[in-house]
Parts: sequence; C-alpha cells; structure tokens
Amino acid sequence: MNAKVRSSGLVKHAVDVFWETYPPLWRMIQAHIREVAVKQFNISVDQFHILRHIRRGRNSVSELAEVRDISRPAISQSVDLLVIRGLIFRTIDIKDRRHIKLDLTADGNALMDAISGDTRQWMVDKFAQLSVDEIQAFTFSMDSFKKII
Amino acid sequence: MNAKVRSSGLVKHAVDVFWETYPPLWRMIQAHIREVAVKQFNISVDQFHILRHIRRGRNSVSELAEVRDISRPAISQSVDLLVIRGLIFRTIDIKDRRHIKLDLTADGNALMDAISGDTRQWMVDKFAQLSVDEIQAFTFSMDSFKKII
DNA sequence: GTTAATCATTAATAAACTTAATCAAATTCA
DNA sequence: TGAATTTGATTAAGTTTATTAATGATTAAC
Repeated sequence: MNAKVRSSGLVKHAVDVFWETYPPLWRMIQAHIREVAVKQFNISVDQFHILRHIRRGRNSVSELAEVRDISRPAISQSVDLLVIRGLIFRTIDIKDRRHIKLDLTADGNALMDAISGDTRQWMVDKFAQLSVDEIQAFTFSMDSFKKII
Repeated sequence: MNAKVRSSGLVKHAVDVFWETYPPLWRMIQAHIREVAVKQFNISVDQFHILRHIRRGRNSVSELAEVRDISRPAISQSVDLLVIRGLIFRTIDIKDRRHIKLDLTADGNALMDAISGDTRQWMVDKFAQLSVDEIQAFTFSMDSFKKII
C-alpha cells in the first residue's frame, strides 16, 4: 500500500467522521442559541446570526445575503424587523448612496453581549470536558480548514 | 500561571476558532448539497437531510423530529411530500400499529446514492488539500466531540 | 448622455414551520 | 374490565420566512 492509497483512506474516513459528528454538534449549539435567544430575548436563531455578522463587520444587505446564502430581499425583510425592534440602524454611505451601512444600536449590542456571553460560557463549559490534547487538535484542525473555505 | 488558567485560555481560544470556521464550513457544504440536490434532483436541502437520516435508520416521524429539532407535524408534512414523490414509503408496525416505519424506495436510494456520492467525492477532494497531520487532528477531535454531544 | 450595472427595497407568492385539535392504538391503574 | 392517560402520527389553521419579479435610486461604462 503506497502513501497515496493510505492518505486516500484517511480522507474518506475523515469525511465519514465528519458526518457523524459535525451536524449534530452544530445542531446542539443552534438549539442552545434558540433556547437563549428565542425564550429570553424573543429573536429567532437566524436573526441572532444576522446580528452576529453585522457585529463582525458584515454590515450590508448584500454581504449578509452572500454570507448567509439567502436572497437579498429575505435579508432586507429581516433587517427591517431588526430596525423596527430597535436593535440595528441604517446609515446611507455618502460616498456611494446605494450602499446602506448596518450597525447595532446600544440595545442591539447589549442583547448580543447577553446572548453571546451566555452561549460562549455554555460552550466553554462543554469544551472543558475535553482533554487538552483534544482541544488542541480541534483548534489546529479548524485553523487548517480556513485554507479550503 | 497554573494549568487551570492555561487550559481555560485554551478552551476560550478554541471557542473563538470554532466561530470563525465551523459555521462557514457547514454553510459551504450545505451550499454544495443545495447545488446538487436542488438543481439536479429538485429536492430541498432539508429533504436531503431527512432522507439521509432515514437511510441511517432514523425511520420514524418522532425520531426525525427529535434529531432535526423541529415539530412532528413539520416532519409529517415533509414525509408526505417525499412519499408522493416516490422516494420513501410507510409501513405500519404490526407489533404496535401506532408506529409507522419509513424506508427509502429504490428511487429514493438511487437518488441518495447519486447525491451522497457526489457530495462525498467533493468533500474528499476538499479535504485532500489538507496535510495528513491536519486530517488526523480533525478526525481525532471530531471523535472526541462525540463525548459531549 | 444614454445604456448598463449595482444595491436595496417592495409586492406577490410559495414553502416550511408553528400550535391546537383530532384520530387511532397501546398502556396504566382504580 | 374499562375508563383515563399516554403515545405516534396526522390534519387544520395560521404565522414566519423564504422566493422570484418588478421598481427606484444611484453609480459606472462606453
């Protein structure tokens, strides 16, 4: 068996393991966010993610649509709701009046601080159940994935 | 700095890295599935996941609702569509006539073979861009996550 | 300067989800 | 036993959230 065949089996196995673990872990985290965001703050998980992206600097409808992989009108509608709820606000770019910049209001930031803080602590508690080796392997491999995203 | 503090920083960093990589990677894979499933076979990504779970043995409405974290009526409706499309079929359990087992038809299996095969190959190609160390770290860490799911 | 492209939105509609109610079957227990 | 409860699935009605097509406003291209 040569190196090519060995590494090929390695990759196939990695893909199998991916499907066993990756989706359920993501679902578990989404469920926790739903618990906090919906039950305590009455915003949907999708709205949470939109706020999260805006906070990280994806502050236009087009960028949000691209990063969330849904249509611009859909984002526009969600943004509208978040504006009405006083969590974000729009500002027209003077340089190019087609661009509308989105930013979190003080309320929006406070809400995100609360949800992110809660979720983060919950995740830290979860991750803390793993060994140092396991954490390091996770961090290392996640970093490596940035190359192929 | 003692071990506790070091490992705490380690965990916090892992959570940060998680948010940088995990959601975009998942979105990228979902986008690929959408490309194949929707464009070539005209089923939604959610329908693909339902078929995937049925194929893996989650063959009741309740199990699917639990694993997908949505209501049973929602699953029931999706299942109905998949039955109409001839991709799955229902069988009543003789032992307990409340239970209705779901299974893929020959068409359903063929469709899943096509989509899974395509997606799997695409993922293998993606993963193959990583080094052996990186793949092994990923597999190791994903395996370790099974403990906390 | 007219045409084309870009960014965001509105309008109309469709898909997918929710809760509440219903039905059928099995289980519990007074 | 048999009445009440539980369980699994579905139906019904209504809400949310997405889509496509069309519109408005602004900028870029030729």
